Amino acid sequence: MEKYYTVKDVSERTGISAYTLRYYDKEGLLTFVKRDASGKRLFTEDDFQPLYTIAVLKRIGMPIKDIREFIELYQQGNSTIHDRLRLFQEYRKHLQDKIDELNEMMKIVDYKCWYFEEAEKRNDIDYYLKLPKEEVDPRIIEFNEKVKDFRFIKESSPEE
Amino acid sequence: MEKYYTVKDVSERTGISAYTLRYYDKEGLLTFVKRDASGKRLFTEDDFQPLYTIAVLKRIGMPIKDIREFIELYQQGNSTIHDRLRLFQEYRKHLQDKIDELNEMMKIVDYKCWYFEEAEKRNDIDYYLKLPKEEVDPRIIEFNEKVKDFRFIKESSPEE
DNA sequence: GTAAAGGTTAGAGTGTACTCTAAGTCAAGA
DNA sequence: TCTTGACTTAGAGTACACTCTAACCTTTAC
Repeated sequence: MEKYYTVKDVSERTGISAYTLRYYDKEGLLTFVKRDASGKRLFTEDDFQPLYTIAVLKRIGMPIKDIREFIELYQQGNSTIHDRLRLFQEYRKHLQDKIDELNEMMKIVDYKCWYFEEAEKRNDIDYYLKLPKEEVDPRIIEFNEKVKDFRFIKESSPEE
Repeated sequence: MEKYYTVKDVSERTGISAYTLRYYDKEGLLTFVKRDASGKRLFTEDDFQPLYTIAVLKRIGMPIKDIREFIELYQQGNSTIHDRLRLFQEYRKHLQDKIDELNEMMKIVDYKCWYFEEAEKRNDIDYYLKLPKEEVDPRIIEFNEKVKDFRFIKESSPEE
């Protein structure tokens, strides 16, 4: 006698709205969910595992169509272990790229914070323009060089 | 005699499409851009600085309405240095949260890769279920515990 | 003078991921 | 029996950030 969960139960436990769960089902992400005679969804304890995986994949920015692909492999069992491993390895790379990118952004934001602190002290946003070249902080010169080369910011796509 | 750049020039230099530049203008992000008598946009060398800032802010996931707010402060000059500093500090925090979150995701993906490697070796996705409890790797037990608690994955919003 | 190559605008269309509404089904309690 | 409430579906609506079209204007080259 297995315990079943309704859409609402699952929604409450996972924080994913009932609307969103049905939408995921419509999109082919919840093909593993059983139904009763009247068509009502019956989630089991085991279903939380793939739901958790969906949540993880969403969180790392994977689009629904890619998640569906993953779930299809999941449905096929042991024969697809290798493919699923490969998919996770691929997404590990995506994730690492994203982390690297955000760390790059952090450097810029850190610079901006520092620069605005300096500007605030002098109450002049362009204070460095009034300094002799030798007295301008090299960070400012370096950043202004970067601004000229937009490739610095545009090279990898924002979301993939 | 200042050198001017057209939308196309700016598009080529920045990698932002001409469509997108006009869209940004429509959304009030390019209020600093001059026009000639016939209404043609005239970008100057100085305009690349705020364009770069827009690119940075976009990259860290700032929505257009927040970027507009920032650009408005930029337009107002020295009097808004403090507000702009505060905005950057706020976004530094957002960015750090995002990096922390992705690092958490990375841990999960690392675990998944490891688990699928183990499963592949044994050609059985549920191999651990057939082991005596003492022989199951503690990482598996720990992860399965986490899966039960979706708060682990849902607590911070995915994009803000 | 006119054609081509750029610019301009308003506004429609796209893609993604929800988010909600409307209409209907079904089971349980008063 | 009837009402309540939770489920179902198809499909409409929303938000965001583009992306493109259509109609029109300007400048330059022949």
